Amino acid sequence: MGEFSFGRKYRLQHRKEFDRVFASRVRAGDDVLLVYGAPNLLGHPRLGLTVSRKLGKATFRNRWKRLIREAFRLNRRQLPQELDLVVIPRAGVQPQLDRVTQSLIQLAWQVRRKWDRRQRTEEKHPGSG
RNA sequence: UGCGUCUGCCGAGGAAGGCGCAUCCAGGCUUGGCAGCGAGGGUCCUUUGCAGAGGAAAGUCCGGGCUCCAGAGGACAGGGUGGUGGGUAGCACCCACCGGCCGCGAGGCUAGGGAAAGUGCCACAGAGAACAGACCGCCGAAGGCCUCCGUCCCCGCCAAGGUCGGUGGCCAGGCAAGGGUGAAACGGUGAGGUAAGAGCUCACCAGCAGGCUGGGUGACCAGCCUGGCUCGGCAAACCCCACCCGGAGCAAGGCCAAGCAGGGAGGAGGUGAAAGCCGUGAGGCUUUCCGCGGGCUGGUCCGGCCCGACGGACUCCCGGGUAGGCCGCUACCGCGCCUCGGCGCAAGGAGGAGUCGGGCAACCGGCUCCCCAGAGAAAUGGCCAUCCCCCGGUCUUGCCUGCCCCGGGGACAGAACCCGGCUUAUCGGCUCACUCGUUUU
RNA sequence: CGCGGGGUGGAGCAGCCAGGUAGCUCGCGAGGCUCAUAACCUCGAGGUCGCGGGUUCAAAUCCCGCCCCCGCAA
Repeated sequence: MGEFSFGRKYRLQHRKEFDRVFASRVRAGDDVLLVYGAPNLLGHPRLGLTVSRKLGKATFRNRWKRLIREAFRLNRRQLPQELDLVVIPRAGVQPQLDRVTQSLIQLAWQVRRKWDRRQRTEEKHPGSG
């Protein structure tokens, strides 16, 4: 039953969790979304949202959040596991579910690959971390 | 039938299904590691049943509740409101009425007290702008000068001079009716009057002030009499008058857990009174009162409170810790029962629905029924499939209507302590009353 | 969520409280000076005073309502 669920364990809820993801400086973006990411040890991804007031009024911002959550919920199995994501929508774009889904999956995997490369270079040069 | 004015109201696409969110309750698991505690939190599974955004939730423009500021008291300052009467917990809101302005009209707008308490301002233009003024203009009677004519005096006649009368010009001077300026120029019409004129005088009208009568709770309205003839506008300028207002705000405020480290600077004294104790004594000490001084009271003062010599009330500066949770928070509370955690009853509120009564209305009162989001990186959205509603297109045809099919659309907008209003944004529909015009009968 | 401050030529500001003329510096354009450029001198253009109402004869200014920008904190 839990394949499409979106309980609290799949969300970032505290400032410390957000700060950890932003502090890693690992991100990927296209013209729809900007995604920050950092690996976790939980065995599943987690989602956090940052929607600026510059995007629009409250109803418009809520629509963005709901669509991004829906894209995350319906495609959780296709995302990299063990990754915390913070998703920021771009200004001036009309939110659409298929575009958000496509961007989210692509950008999450880009973040995942950047972390893999960083891990390999740290294994080759263990003193530079 | 067209152009308009206006009253009241409804919905916020609907129905049902799935995924998912999410509130309450019960149980299990867990809390970076180790041992213990667990304010509380997180998560999972199952079950139960019930709720789950708005008319503006918005802007934060007013008014309250609630909480804290020392128990919030008086005066001043400051701020707000501004026709009258009513409604209300209260308001800058609502209703009714009055006055003014606009509109042919139905109607609309209206911060609408006081300018004969005081101060100030009224640019430019214009002659003159506040108890004003004389540019053009009108007059120039009485007064002065000049020109010309007539008359009379002097005289034989003329001239000159003088007297009286007249024509014309200039001046002193008079006037404010007309022109022109301006947003605004000390009333309008007519007659008398005069050198020309003028409320200078009179009649009527308009306006002002005072008084009386009648109507209305009142703002005010109607009528009559008297007066002086005139006395501008701006108080959303200061101000005066009447009424109202202490300040901050749920990030208020209370509590729990965890954690830390403090340091520096400034900072006020009388020997006045009483009592007690010590001392042979000069005197010393303690308490209380008085006086003085310092400080706090989030504008000031009074009032109130705290403190006053090796210890300090209070103020300022530097530095350190926390950024978690609970209550407030939405039905607690009260009463009863009991296994002390719940259950039942009842209550609650400027609450909603219905109904009856009062009132022109806003609104009020009685009765019956209902219990209505409580999240906390923030929930109702989104997606999938079906039907109905709205708009456009297409298909047989010149037009209309209906069906099928295709396409598109359903606005403004998201609770964050809670109410009452206002303002602003915005989709669709229903409805009451009425004006002006056109056509027909 | 609550509370403050501001919007004036291209840029940064004055003027607003006590209403009648929108001003200053830099920049821009033309001319002069110079062999030339800069500097300097002279002249000039450029402003719906955020928007809409109201008060007033008259509003950047006073009053009301909206829009936008910036700041503060338990």
